[in-house]
Amino acid sequence: MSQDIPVTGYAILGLLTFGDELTGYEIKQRADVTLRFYWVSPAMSQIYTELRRLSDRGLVVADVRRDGGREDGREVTTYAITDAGQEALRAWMDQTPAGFPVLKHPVLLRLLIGHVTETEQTRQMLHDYVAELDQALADLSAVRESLRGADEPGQPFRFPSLVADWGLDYFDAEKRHTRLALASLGETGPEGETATA
Amino acid sequence: MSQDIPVTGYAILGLLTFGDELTGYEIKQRADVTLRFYWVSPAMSQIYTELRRLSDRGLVVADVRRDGGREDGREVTTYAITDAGQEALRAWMDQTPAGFPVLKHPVLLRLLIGHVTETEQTRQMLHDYVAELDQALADLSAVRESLRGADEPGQPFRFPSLVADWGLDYFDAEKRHTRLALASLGETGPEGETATA
DNA sequence: ACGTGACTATTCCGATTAGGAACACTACTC
DNA sequence: GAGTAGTGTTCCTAATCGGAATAGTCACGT
Repeated sequence: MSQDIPVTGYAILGLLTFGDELTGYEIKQRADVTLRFYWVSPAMSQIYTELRRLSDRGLVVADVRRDGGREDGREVTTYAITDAGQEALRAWMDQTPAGFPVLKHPVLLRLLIGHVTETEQTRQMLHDYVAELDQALADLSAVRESLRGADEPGQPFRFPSLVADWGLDYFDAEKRHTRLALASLGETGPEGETATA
Repeated sequence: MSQDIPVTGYAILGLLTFGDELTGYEIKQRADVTLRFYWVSPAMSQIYTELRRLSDRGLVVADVRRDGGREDGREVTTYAITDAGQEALRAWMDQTPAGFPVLKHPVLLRLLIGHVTETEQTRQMLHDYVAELDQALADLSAVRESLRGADEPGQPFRFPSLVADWGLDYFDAEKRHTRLALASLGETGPEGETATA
């Protein structure tokens, strides 16, 4: 009866296990810097929908207060995980299979049908992808660095650090795959460019 | 005005560039063995929805005939890409950015919040994931093998082969990442197991 | 011939999810 | 004290999922 919570609901519950009470808005922000790399950045509407559901089931408590403590401020609602929420999350982890990752990879999709356009166009796409990967690597590296100092066994960011390292490796692997594909396409490089590291 | 076609629509269009006329059902089957690895396996309902849209825009032609050629058989509709469809696909490839991949990775999501359960539970999950990766590798290898003989430059399956090789590398990389995580979790392995290759 | 079950083919429907727009208040700047 | 950047929440529409429902075909044994 409590098993009809979507994965995104558990993801939000999980974000709340790292300590603080958060507003929906703050949850969205945290999701945007962490969850987005290996899950989704849920839409605002979805976060508030989930929070209502979780609240209805007693897995989180909503704390409504007035902004700045003043009587006339607007209402701000923060959410915290409850004991029941901890248990539900644990039960989900222990008793339901994780499931296989789903990848929506537009670069690979386009590479698949590379025969409908010029090879040069495909090469360009792959080069662009490498640039985006570099950006993602930079963003994720920043996250990884911010976890330093609390990433040892027993410390709060041990698991997030493992995940970040995994993600960094993943992006590196993607860069390799992209280079291999470029090589296979007889990469000559855009005009005058020399091979990059 | 023709730019409001979802990516899945172009994916279907792309499947139709490999030659034959296909029924919606056959498209679903092909998607299940190829697209699923790096895009989605669209629901049947979605495939038929897209085919209607593509047909309305003249990007595919529907060919209705009676099963087995007999007058009394059921109606079967096959679809083929049109010249306009080829052009639309090409325009999409050349003029719209591919976009960054989206990964829905339940294993990483759970690893992130590994602190809510026992480490042994997390290890188990990672072992299960390796087993699923092996299965995926086997499936994709079979696809890859089926492309042999037509995977040289200029041949029809050159690009699908590139994509399959990329996918195989990706799954290998995932296995490595999983092993690294296991090692970091102080992997002792399930009772009596020895390290695998 | 007659069921039975597996496969092919299509449609339909309810429930999620995506993705923003809209709204409203706060806080800082010029 | 007007403007604009940021915070916090709600609402709406379209897209998507996922499978049930429907239905004909085929191969099989009886």
